[in-house]
Order: sequence, then C-alpha cells, then structure tokens
Amino acid sequence: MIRDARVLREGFVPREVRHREGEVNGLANALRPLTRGDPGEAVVITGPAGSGKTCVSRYVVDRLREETLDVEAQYVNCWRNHTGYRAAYRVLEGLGKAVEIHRQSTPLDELVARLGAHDGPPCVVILDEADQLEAMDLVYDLHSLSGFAPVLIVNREEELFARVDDRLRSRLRGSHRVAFDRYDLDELVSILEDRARWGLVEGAVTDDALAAMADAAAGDARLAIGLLRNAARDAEDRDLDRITPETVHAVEPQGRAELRRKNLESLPPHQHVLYEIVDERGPIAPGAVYDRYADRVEDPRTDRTVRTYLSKLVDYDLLEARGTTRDRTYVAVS
DNA sequence: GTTCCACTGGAAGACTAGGTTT
DNA sequence: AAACCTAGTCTTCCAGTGGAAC
Repeated sequence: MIRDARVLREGFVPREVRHREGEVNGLANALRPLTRGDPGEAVVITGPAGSGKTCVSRYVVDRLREETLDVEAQYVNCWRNHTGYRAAYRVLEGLGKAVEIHRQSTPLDELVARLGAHDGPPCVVILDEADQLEAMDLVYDLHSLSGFAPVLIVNREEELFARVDDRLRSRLRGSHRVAFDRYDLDELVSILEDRARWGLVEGAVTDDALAAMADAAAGDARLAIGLLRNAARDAEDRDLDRITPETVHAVEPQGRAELRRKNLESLPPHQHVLYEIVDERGPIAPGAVYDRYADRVEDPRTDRTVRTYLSKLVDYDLLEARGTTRDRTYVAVS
C-alpha cells in the first residue's frame, strides 16, 4: 500500500506548500535583503502546533538557496538542543566549522567567537521551538552578528518574550512577524490528498477516510499526516487494500496513547514520580506535591529543584498549572 | 484595608560528570 | 596518574506576587 514512505514522514518538505501563500511570501520578503548582501533581520514566526511553521520555513529557505548561491541555512531544533552550547555547536557543525571543537574543553565563548568569524555567505538560522532555548544570549549574539539572520519559531509570541531580557526584547520588537493559523477542514483534506497521492498506491484511501483524519486532527497538519501514516501501516499489517474511516478510528486513540507513553518514559525518575503524584492526586498544591514526593523517593531534591521540575513538566504539556501564587494547583493533562 | 505567607522564579555559587592536557 | 578544563545540574538565598485570613 505504501509506495513512498518519505512523504508521510515528519519533516518532509513538499515541492509546493498548500494554503500558505501569504506566509511564504511574508517570510521570503523578510529574508530578501539577505540575498542582496544587506544585513539580515530577525523574523519571529508564531502559530499553533501543526500549522505549517517549520515546513514553510524550510520551504522558503530551500527556494532562497535555489535562487541564489550566496545564502546558507541552518536548522536547529531547540527542543533537542536546548542549551546555548548545543545550539551554537549545531550551527557551527552545519557550517563545517566545528572541527577541533572538543565537547568538554572548548568554552561557549569560543563557539560564539567562531560564529562571529564566519566569513562565508550570510546564513539563515532557523531556531525551531525557540522558546525552549535556555540561553537566549545566543539569539542576541546571532542577531548582532552581521552574517546571520535568526528565524525564531514559537507557538505563542508571549512565551518567547517572557524569556528574553530587555535588550533582546527591544530588538525583537522591530523584527518581522509571520503569524500562522490552524488549517481548516478543507485545507487539511487537500494536504492529505497530496500526501496520499504521492505516498500511497492509487485508490488506497477513501474520501471519507481523509475527511475523518482531517476531522480528528483538529487543524493540526502534523497530527493529520501522522494519522495517515499510522492508518496506512495498520492497513498493511491487516492486509486491507484500502483505508476507510474505520481504519482511522482504530489507529487514532492508539497514536495518542503511544505519544503520551513515550513522553513519560523519557522523563528522568524524579520528574516521573512528580507526574505520578499529580496524576493520582491532582488538582494538588505544590507544597503537598513536595511532601508526597519527599516521602516517596530516597534522597529527594530540594523544593526549589522540584519547582523547576514542575515547570518543566508544564512546558512538556504533561501537567497544567492553575493559579499564579497561593492558589496554584497542578493537574495532569488528560 | 492590612497583614500574612505559600508560592514563584532569578541569581550566584557549589558540585558532578566527563572530557583534555601535562 | 594527576591536574585541569567546562557544561550542566542542583542548592542556597532571596525579592516579589497576590490570594487568603483577619
């Protein structure tokens, strides 16, 4: 049934992106000065999960590099490279300037200095999930260096601005903005049609099934394509010759549960205990969480560290924090 | 309205793991 | 082998916030 698995994978960038003409042009125009040798400006891209931010960024940068020889581009996933050091290393590595950097004996300053010494063509640096970056100094540095144009991808602008200091904030205020919105049902269906046409044998999926996927994905293209992928696999496993709405409904909850389980498994032990406590007892106040936590593990961390853990769990979308000060409680996200 | 205090989260520094240099 | 790095984690300290109790 599956003819070309690549087009169903996450991170696949199609030759043409659908329903995002305005956003494509907005980003392309913001980056245009770079191709004329003018200093690049920062771009802040906002929008909910699965609204095409990453895909459009990669697409625009790819087109830009086809148009002109004199542009480089590096993509950094800040979720996976959340420290300034790792993110800076990723960029240098991509530029082929990471030789002779020893992970433990080369200070971050040296990495930044090397970025500053970059004398090749100007470089667009896509910082995906930029709000996860711990050292925002790096954004400031990249923004200051004339050879780099940072593109910051975040869900919500406020989450980014909450994390940056005043000097960076004032710089970013003047930057270009490109805002993405959820796809509507018809848009998702046409995106899925494309992927089915490219990736599956002809007639492998019914229109009803595509509509069911689009409906279940609630505007999230990544989720929708994931459903298509899982449904195709499931159909292959069960020797079905076409994907129907029933196939979709069968894989939908399974995909969700799997994602959650993977998230929980990758959690360090102490954070896992905290999640369990909140899951069992929530809504629960932070003090009570700490007391139970201290009972349950040997060698508990301090309450300050636990607070950091809890806010990380909130970042991971595993917990939800309600209230701001004395009324704060945590609940597990269902 | 005032006071209290549980909670937040920034800052600085100690500590650890894991690497290099001598 | 020992001395010496650095990033990353955790602790210590603390000012600020704003519900809750009075």
